[in-house]
Amino acid sequence: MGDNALLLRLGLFADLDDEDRAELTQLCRNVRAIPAKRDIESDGDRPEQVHLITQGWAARYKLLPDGSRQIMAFLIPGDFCDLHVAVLGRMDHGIVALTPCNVAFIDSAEMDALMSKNNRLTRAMWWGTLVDEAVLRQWVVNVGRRDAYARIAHVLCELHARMQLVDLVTEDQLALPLTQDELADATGLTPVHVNRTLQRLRADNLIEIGSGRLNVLDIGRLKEAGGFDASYLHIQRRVH
Amino acid sequence: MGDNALLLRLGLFADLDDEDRAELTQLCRNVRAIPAKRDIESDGDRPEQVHLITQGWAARYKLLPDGSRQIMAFLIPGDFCDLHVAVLGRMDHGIVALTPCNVAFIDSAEMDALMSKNNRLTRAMWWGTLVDEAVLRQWVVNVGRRDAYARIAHVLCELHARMQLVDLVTEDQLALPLTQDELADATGLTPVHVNRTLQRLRADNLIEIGSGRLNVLDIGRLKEAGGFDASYLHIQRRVH
DNA sequence: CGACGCATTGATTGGATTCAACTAAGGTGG
DNA sequence: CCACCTTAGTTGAATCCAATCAATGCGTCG
Repeated sequence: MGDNALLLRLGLFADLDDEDRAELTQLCRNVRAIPAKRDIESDGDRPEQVHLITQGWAARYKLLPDGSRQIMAFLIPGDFCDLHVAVLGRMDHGIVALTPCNVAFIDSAEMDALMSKNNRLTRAMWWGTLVDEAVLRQWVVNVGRRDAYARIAHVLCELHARMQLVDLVTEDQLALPLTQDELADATGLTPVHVNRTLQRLRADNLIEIGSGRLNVLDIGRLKEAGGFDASYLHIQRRVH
Repeated sequence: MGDNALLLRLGLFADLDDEDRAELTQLCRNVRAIPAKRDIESDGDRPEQVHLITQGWAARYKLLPDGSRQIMAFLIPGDFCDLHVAVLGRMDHGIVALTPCNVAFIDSAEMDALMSKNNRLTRAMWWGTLVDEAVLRQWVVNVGRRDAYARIAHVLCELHARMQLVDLVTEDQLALPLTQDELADATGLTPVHVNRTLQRLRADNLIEIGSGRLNVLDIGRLKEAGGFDASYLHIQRRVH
């Protein structure tokens, strides 16, 4: 597996040649293991390096004064944590490992050098962050206008689709190492209500979920329940 | 006023020289008037041009199957509608003029040319879209974890801060041409509840609001009420 | 003047939260 | 190997914030 996920993901947008692949592989040579529950980056940090998830799950989050937490994105293999930080300078949110993770540490200078010499990869990486932004817009819709049932269905559809893109779904089954607390923080609900809502989704034979796995029994009806339309993920190939 | 707003906004991030300013002014020479309630871009469009608000207010929005609407961003003078569309190809949401607007239409080719020859402006424009993304993350927090009172206070703080950046605030007063319906669609509430909540904000002497204007009576307490911290707007100058 | 958009108010309903207890599973150490 | 502890998941009852339904006020514009 390793950094394949990045190649898979960027390959969805651009036709990468062997040289591109070699450069990306070279870029990700410095990988560190991060234990679960550890911050990969904390709110306010001024990181000197760009971080990329190569294995495991992480989450962007923000803590509120009252102690509650809002998760704003789930990060899976192939996702950058902070491609933007070279421009913005400081993190305005935290990123925490939800499972033990492998994270590639990439020197900003090396990233800058790559970006100024390889236009195709630059565009492909910007495509990635622009898709992240599109996902974020969907999350606003999700927490703003959908009820608990549709909200959870939508998140599960998104994760199913994104995991599929990096080849981590087999027969509509995937590893889903999220606790109900984490799902609650992502959907703006309470853990108790997430629990009851998951039970309804199970009772309606849309999913099997538990012990770190998700089995989507009827992806069509799950999408319908969540009002999910994958087009916002922009997965058509555009650069050749 | 004209396209000053763009110069003001990008000038917050980068020290622009006269040539930069001239190029931006040249870029925005083609301005069209858009009447209120008209889509500037519709969901699914494949625009050939980049659009920039030079006057008036607009909103990014998404319609749901049940007819409800979620607004995901307010656009004010100096904001790009779709800097990303050259990469993503198609709009995954709509943009509607909330007031009569002046919109600069910029040929994608011209934008590409500028971006490949002027690094400082390129970084400044990416900074703009990355800040938009940071704002979006705050909106997820807003609708996900804040109650109606804090939610509306936060949105008003954001608009106050952003309008200040483009010099459209005088003594904590600004034009705020939003209906309560539009505020409701932005905050994930109902118009009725927005109305009652605005009355509480008025009764607490935090704001005066009505007839298209907002007067912030106590910005400190309003920020406190909304849990607002402006650092996510990344307004420190970084490029020289 | 009548019609329309927008703001306001009241009464009622309901989805989700809160608080609390309890079960199940997994890991650790004596 | 079992006692103990922790973490995650489940269930129930009461409460509450916001939604819903409905009506009214009010200013503006054709």
